[in-house]
Amino acid sequence: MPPGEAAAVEWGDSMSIASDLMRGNTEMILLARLMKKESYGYEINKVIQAATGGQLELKEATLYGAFCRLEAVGHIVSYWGDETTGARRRYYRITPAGRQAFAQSRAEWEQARRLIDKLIAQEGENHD
Amino acid sequence: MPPGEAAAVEWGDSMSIASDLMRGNTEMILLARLMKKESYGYEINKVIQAATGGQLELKEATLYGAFCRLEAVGHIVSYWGDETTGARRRYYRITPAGRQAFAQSRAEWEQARRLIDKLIAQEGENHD
DNA sequence: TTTATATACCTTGACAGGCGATGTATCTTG
DNA sequence: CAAGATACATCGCCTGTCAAGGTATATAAA
Repeated sequence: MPPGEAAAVEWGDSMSIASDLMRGNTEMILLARLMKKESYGYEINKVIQAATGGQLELKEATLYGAFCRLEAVGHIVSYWGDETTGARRRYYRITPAGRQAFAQSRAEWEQARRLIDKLIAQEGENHD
Repeated sequence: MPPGEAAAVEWGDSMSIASDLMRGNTEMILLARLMKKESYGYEINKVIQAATGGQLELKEATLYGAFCRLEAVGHIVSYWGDETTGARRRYYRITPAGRQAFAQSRAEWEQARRLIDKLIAQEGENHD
Protein backbone atom coordinates (compact mmCIF):
# COMPACT_ATOMS: atom_id res chain seq x y z
CA MET A 1 0.00 0.00 0.00
CA PRO A 2 1.45 3.36 -1.02
CA PRO A 3 2.27 5.64 1.92
CA GLY A 4 -0.49 8.11 2.70
CA GLU A 5 -3.19 5.90 1.26
CA ALA A 6 -5.97 5.08 3.69
CA ALA A 7 -6.72 1.45 4.36
CA ALA A 8 -9.93 0.59 2.58
CA VAL A 9 -12.75 -1.07 4.42
CA GLU A 10 -12.57 -4.31 2.53
CA TRP A 11 -16.14 -5.57 2.55
CA GLY A 12 -15.92 -9.30 2.82
CA ASP A 13 -12.32 -9.97 3.61
CA SER A 14 -10.96 -11.31 6.86
CA MET A 15 -10.53 -8.07 8.79
CA SER A 16 -13.95 -6.76 7.91
CA ILE A 17 -16.94 -6.62 10.17
CA ALA A 18 -18.18 -4.24 7.56
CA SER A 19 -20.52 -6.34 5.46
CA ASP A 20 -22.64 -6.76 8.57
CA LEU A 21 -22.50 -3.02 9.15
CA MET A 22 -23.75 -2.51 5.61
CA ARG A 23 -26.56 -4.99 5.94
CA GLY A 24 -29.91 -3.28 5.59
CA ASN A 25 -28.33 -0.15 4.15
CA THR A 26 -27.65 -1.41 0.67
CA GLU A 27 -31.15 -0.74 -0.63
CA MET A 28 -31.20 2.72 0.93
CA ILE A 29 -27.88 3.57 -0.70
CA LEU A 30 -29.10 2.42 -4.10
CA LEU A 31 -32.31 4.42 -3.74
CA ALA A 32 -30.22 7.45 -2.77
CA ARG A 33 -28.30 7.18 -6.05
CA LEU A 34 -31.50 6.77 -8.04
CA MET A 35 -32.93 9.87 -6.35
CA LYS A 36 -30.22 11.85 -8.13
CA LYS A 37 -30.58 10.25 -11.55
CA GLU A 38 -31.64 7.02 -13.18
CA SER A 39 -28.74 4.76 -13.93
CA TYR A 40 -27.63 1.16 -14.28
CA GLY A 41 -25.95 -1.26 -11.91
CA TYR A 42 -22.38 -1.11 -13.09
CA GLU A 43 -22.29 2.68 -13.16
CA ILE A 44 -23.97 3.04 -9.78
CA ASN A 45 -21.37 0.78 -8.24
CA LYS A 46 -18.55 2.81 -9.80
CA VAL A 47 -20.10 6.06 -8.55
CA ILE A 48 -20.34 4.61 -5.04
CA GLN A 49 -16.71 3.57 -5.18
CA ALA A 50 -15.68 7.00 -6.39
CA ALA A 51 -17.84 8.84 -3.86
CA THR A 52 -16.26 6.92 -0.99
CA GLY A 53 -12.72 7.11 -2.26
CA GLY A 54 -12.70 3.39 -2.92
CA GLN A 55 -13.67 2.57 0.64
CA LEU A 56 -16.98 0.96 -0.26
CA GLU A 57 -17.62 -1.44 -3.08
CA LEU A 58 -20.80 -3.43 -3.35
CA LYS A 59 -20.33 -6.98 -4.53
CA GLU A 60 -22.18 -7.79 -7.73
CA ALA A 61 -24.32 -10.50 -6.18
CA THR A 62 -25.32 -8.06 -3.45
CA LEU A 63 -25.98 -5.28 -5.92
CA TYR A 64 -28.18 -7.21 -8.32
CA GLY A 65 -29.94 -9.01 -5.51
CA ALA A 66 -30.87 -5.67 -3.98
CA PHE A 67 -32.12 -4.29 -7.31
CA CYS A 68 -34.24 -7.39 -7.72
CA ARG A 69 -35.84 -6.95 -4.29
CA LEU A 70 -36.43 -3.24 -4.88
CA GLU A 71 -38.18 -3.93 -8.15
CA ALA A 72 -40.23 -6.75 -6.65
CA VAL A 73 -41.75 -4.37 -4.09
CA GLY A 74 -42.22 -1.57 -6.62
CA HIS A 75 -39.60 0.85 -5.32
CA ILE A 76 -37.85 0.94 -8.68
CA VAL A 77 -38.65 -0.01 -12.26
CA SER A 78 -36.17 -1.24 -14.85
CA TYR A 79 -35.84 -1.15 -18.61
CA TRP A 80 -33.19 -2.11 -21.14
CA GLY A 81 -31.15 0.75 -22.56
CA ASP A 82 -30.92 1.17 -26.34
CA GLU A 83 -27.14 0.95 -26.56
CA THR A 84 -26.09 0.20 -30.14
CA THR A 85 -22.57 -0.60 -29.03
CA GLY A 86 -20.97 -2.20 -26.00
CA ALA A 87 -22.67 -4.38 -23.45
CA ARG A 88 -26.39 -4.02 -22.83
CA ARG A 89 -27.44 -2.05 -19.78
CA ARG A 90 -30.45 -2.43 -17.54
CA TYR A 91 -31.48 1.00 -16.32
CA TYR A 92 -33.34 1.64 -13.09
CA ARG A 93 -35.71 4.46 -12.19
CA ILE A 94 -37.04 5.17 -8.70
CA THR A 95 -40.83 5.22 -8.29
CA PRO A 96 -42.88 7.53 -6.05
CA ALA A 97 -43.22 4.60 -3.63
CA GLY A 98 -39.45 4.25 -3.77
CA ARG A 99 -38.97 7.91 -2.85
CA GLN A 100 -41.27 7.43 0.09
CA ALA A 101 -39.46 4.26 1.14
CA PHE A 102 -36.16 6.10 0.92
CA ALA A 103 -37.39 8.87 3.22
CA GLN A 104 -38.58 6.25 5.68
CA SER A 105 -35.31 4.31 5.47
CA ARG A 106 -33.32 7.46 6.07
CA ALA A 107 -35.39 8.27 9.14
CA GLU A 108 -34.90 4.75 10.50
CA TRP A 109 -31.20 4.90 9.79
CA GLU A 110 -30.88 8.18 11.64
CA GLN A 111 -32.74 6.80 14.60
CA ALA A 112 -30.64 3.64 14.70
CA ARG A 113 -27.47 5.70 14.31
CA ARG A 114 -28.40 7.90 17.27
CA LEU A 115 -29.21 4.90 19.44
CA ILE A 116 -25.98 3.11 18.62
CA ASP A 117 -23.91 6.23 19.17
CA LYS A 118 -25.59 6.71 22.52
CA LEU A 119 -24.93 3.12 23.55
CA ILE A 120 -21.23 3.25 22.73
CA ALA A 121 -20.60 6.71 24.20
CA GLN A 122 -17.43 6.73 26.23
CA GLU A 123 -18.50 8.61 29.37
CA GLY A 124 -18.24 6.64 32.57
CA GLU A 125 -16.08 3.82 31.27
CA ASN A 126 -14.54 1.66 33.94
CA HIS A 127 -10.82 1.08 33.50
CA ASP A 128 -10.01 -1.22 36.44
CA MET B 1 -50.37 4.63 21.30
CA PRO B 2 -50.74 7.44 23.84
CA PRO B 3 -50.24 10.91 22.37
CA GLY B 4 -46.72 12.23 22.77
CA GLU B 5 -45.19 8.78 22.99
CA ALA B 6 -42.53 8.13 20.41
CA ALA B 7 -42.96 5.12 18.16
CA ALA B 8 -40.50 2.47 19.28
CA VAL B 9 -38.24 0.83 16.77
CA GLU B 10 -39.68 -2.61 17.10
CA TRP B 11 -36.79 -4.86 16.26
CA GLY B 12 -38.27 -7.81 14.46
CA ASP B 13 -41.82 -6.80 13.75
CA SER B 14 -43.30 -6.12 10.36
CA MET B 15 -42.49 -2.44 9.98
CA SER B 16 -38.92 -2.79 11.07
CA ILE B 17 -35.88 -2.81 8.85
CA ALA B 18 -34.08 -2.32 12.09
CA SER B 19 -32.81 -5.79 12.93
CA ASP B 20 -30.71 -5.59 9.80
CA LEU B 21 -29.47 -2.17 10.90
CA MET B 22 -28.42 -3.72 14.19
CA ARG B 23 -26.60 -6.61 12.63
CA GLY B 24 -22.93 -6.42 13.40
CA ASN B 25 -23.50 -3.87 16.14
CA THR B 26 -24.87 -6.18 18.81
CA GLU B 27 -21.48 -7.36 19.99
CA MET B 28 -20.11 -3.82 20.05
CA ILE B 29 -23.05 -2.65 22.15
CA LEU B 30 -22.58 -5.47 24.64
CA LEU B 31 -18.87 -4.75 24.88
CA ALA B 32 -19.70 -1.08 25.47
CA ARG B 33 -21.84 -2.02 28.47
CA LEU B 34 -19.14 -4.32 29.83
CA MET B 35 -16.59 -1.50 29.49
CA LYS B 36 -18.58 0.35 32.15
CA LYS B 37 -19.07 -2.56 34.53
CA GLU B 38 -19.32 -6.32 34.57
CA SER B 39 -22.86 -7.54 34.51
CA TYR B 40 -25.20 -10.30 33.40
CA GLY B 41 -27.42 -10.73 30.37
CA TYR B 42 -30.78 -9.88 31.77
CA GLU B 43 -29.56 -6.71 33.46
CA ILE B 44 -27.61 -5.56 30.43
CA ASN B 45 -30.71 -5.88 28.29
CA LYS B 46 -32.74 -3.87 30.79
CA VAL B 47 -30.09 -1.17 30.90
CA ILE B 48 -30.06 -0.98 27.11
CA GLN B 49 -33.83 -0.62 27.07
CA ALA B 50 -33.70 2.08 29.73
CA ALA B 51 -30.85 3.94 28.03
CA THR B 52 -32.74 4.10 24.75
CA GLY B 53 -36.10 4.94 26.28
CA GLY B 54 -37.46 1.57 25.29
CA GLN B 55 -36.56 2.05 21.65
CA LEU B 56 -34.10 -0.81 21.53
CA GLU B 57 -34.54 -4.25 23.01
CA LEU B 58 -32.28 -7.14 22.15
CA LYS B 59 -34.06 -10.45 21.77
CA GLU B 60 -32.87 -13.11 24.16
CA ALA B 61 -31.73 -15.46 21.43
CA THR B 62 -29.72 -12.60 19.95
CA LEU B 63 -28.32 -11.58 23.30
CA TYR B 64 -27.13 -14.98 24.47
CA GLY B 65 -25.90 -15.92 21.03
CA ALA B 66 -23.74 -12.80 20.98
CA PHE B 67 -22.35 -13.49 24.47
CA CYS B 68 -21.50 -16.99 23.36
CA ARG B 69 -19.58 -15.73 20.34
CA LEU B 70 -17.79 -13.07 22.36
CA GLU B 71 -16.64 -15.62 24.89
CA ALA B 72 -15.58 -18.08 22.18
CA VAL B 73 -13.13 -15.53 20.76
CA GLY B 74 -11.91 -14.43 24.18
CA HIS B 75 -13.40 -10.94 24.24
CA ILE B 76 -15.28 -11.66 27.45
CA VAL B 77 -15.14 -14.25 30.23
CA SER B 78 -18.09 -15.50 32.22
CA TYR B 79 -18.65 -16.90 35.69
CA TRP B 80 -21.66 -17.86 37.78
CA GLY B 81 -22.68 -15.36 40.43
CA ASP B 82 -23.04 -16.52 44.02
CA GLU B 83 -26.67 -15.48 44.45
CA THR B 84 -28.17 -17.23 47.42
CA THR B 85 -31.64 -16.19 46.36
CA GLY B 86 -33.47 -15.73 43.07
CA ALA B 87 -32.47 -17.09 39.70
CA ARG B 88 -28.82 -17.84 39.01
CA ARG B 89 -26.89 -15.24 37.02
CA ARG B 90 -24.05 -15.67 34.59
CA TYR B 91 -21.80 -12.64 34.87
CA TYR B 92 -19.59 -11.39 32.08
CA ARG B 93 -16.33 -9.46 32.26
CA ILE B 94 -14.56 -7.85 29.31
CA THR B 95 -10.98 -8.94 28.65
CA PRO B 96 -8.08 -6.77 27.44
CA ALA B 97 -8.58 -8.33 24.00
CA GLY B 98 -12.23 -7.37 24.29
CA ARG B 99 -11.35 -3.75 25.04
CA GLN B 100 -9.14 -3.71 22.01
CA ALA B 101 -11.84 -5.30 19.88
CA PHE B 102 -14.32 -2.70 21.10
CA ALA B 103 -12.03 0.16 20.11
CA GLN B 104 -11.63 -1.39 16.69
CA SER B 105 -15.37 -1.96 16.31
CA ARG B 106 -16.09 1.62 17.27
CA ALA B 107 -13.61 2.89 14.68
CA GLU B 108 -15.16 0.69 12.00
CA TRP B 109 -18.65 1.76 12.99
CA GLU B 110 -17.67 5.42 12.75
CA GLN B 111 -16.15 4.88 9.35
CA ALA B 112 -19.18 3.02 8.08
CA ARG B 113 -21.47 5.65 9.55
CA ARG B 114 -19.61 8.43 7.75
CA LEU B 115 -19.72 6.57 4.45
CA ILE B 116 -23.43 5.86 4.70
CA ASP B 117 -24.25 9.42 5.68
CA LYS B 118 -22.23 10.65 2.72
CA LEU B 119 -24.01 8.33 0.32
CA ILE B 120 -27.49 9.37 1.41
CA ALA B 121 -26.76 13.11 1.60
CA GLN B 122 -29.55 15.08 0.01
CA GLU B 123 -27.66 17.60 -2.11
CA GLY B 124 -28.36 17.39 -5.81
CA GLU B 125 -31.45 15.22 -5.65
CA ASN B 126 -33.44 15.07 -8.83
CA HIS B 127 -37.16 15.72 -8.40
CA ASP B 128 -38.48 15.31 -11.94
C1' DT C 1 -4.66 -13.68 -34.40
C1' DT C 2 -4.72 -14.39 -29.79
C1' DT C 3 -4.90 -12.56 -25.32
C1' DA C 4 -6.09 -9.61 -21.86
C1' DT C 5 -8.85 -6.02 -19.86
C1' DA C 6 -12.89 -3.33 -19.24
C1' DT C 7 -17.73 -3.10 -19.56
C1' DA C 8 -22.19 -5.16 -18.18
C1' DC C 9 -25.33 -8.46 -16.43
C1' DC C 10 -26.91 -12.83 -14.01
C1' DT C 11 -27.20 -17.11 -10.92
C1' DT C 12 -26.10 -20.65 -7.49
C1' DG C 13 -24.93 -22.41 -2.98
C1' DA C 14 -23.06 -21.49 1.44
C1' DC C 15 -22.77 -18.81 5.51
C1' DA C 16 -23.89 -16.20 9.62
C1' DG C 17 -26.58 -13.29 12.60
C1' DG C 18 -31.12 -12.22 14.26
C1' DC C 19 -35.61 -14.02 15.58
C1' DG C 20 -39.85 -16.67 17.14
C1' DA C 21 -40.93 -20.31 19.87
C1' DT C 22 -40.23 -23.06 23.57
C1' DG C 23 -38.24 -24.88 27.77
C1' DT C 24 -36.22 -24.72 32.56
C1' DA C 25 -36.05 -22.90 37.33
C1' DT C 26 -36.59 -19.53 41.23
C1' DC C 27 -38.76 -15.84 43.68
C1' DT C 28 -42.53 -12.41 44.65
C1' DT C 29 -47.15 -10.72 44.73
C1' DG C 30 -52.06 -11.00 44.78
C1' DC D 1 -52.19 -21.26 44.25
C1' DA D 2 -51.81 -18.71 40.05
C1' DA D 3 -49.55 -15.12 37.72
C1' DG D 4 -45.76 -12.48 36.67
C1' DA D 5 -40.98 -11.07 37.01
C1' DT D 6 -36.33 -12.72 37.02
C1' DA D 7 -32.75 -15.38 34.53
C1' DC D 8 -30.68 -18.47 31.31
C1' DA D 9 -30.63 -21.63 27.23
C1' DT D 10 -31.57 -23.95 22.66
C1' DC D 11 -33.72 -25.14 18.10
C1' DG D 12 -34.85 -24.23 13.43
C1' DC D 13 -36.12 -20.69 10.20
C1' DC D 14 -35.33 -16.50 7.48
C1' DT D 15 -32.78 -13.23 4.95
C1' DG D 16 -28.91 -10.43 3.10
C1' DT D 17 -24.15 -10.92 1.75
C1' DC D 18 -20.53 -13.26 -0.52
C1' DA D 19 -17.38 -16.31 -3.42
C1' DA D 20 -17.40 -18.42 -7.46
C1' DG D 21 -18.83 -19.16 -11.74
C1' DG D 22 -21.14 -17.99 -16.15
C1' DT D 23 -22.55 -15.01 -20.61
C1' DA D 24 -21.57 -11.41 -24.05
C1' DT D 25 -19.47 -7.24 -26.38
C1' DA D 26 -15.72 -3.89 -27.32
C1' DT D 27 -10.98 -2.34 -27.22
C1' DA D 28 -5.99 -2.54 -26.56
C1' DA D 29 -1.84 -5.08 -26.40
C1' DA D 30 1.10 -9.04 -27.75
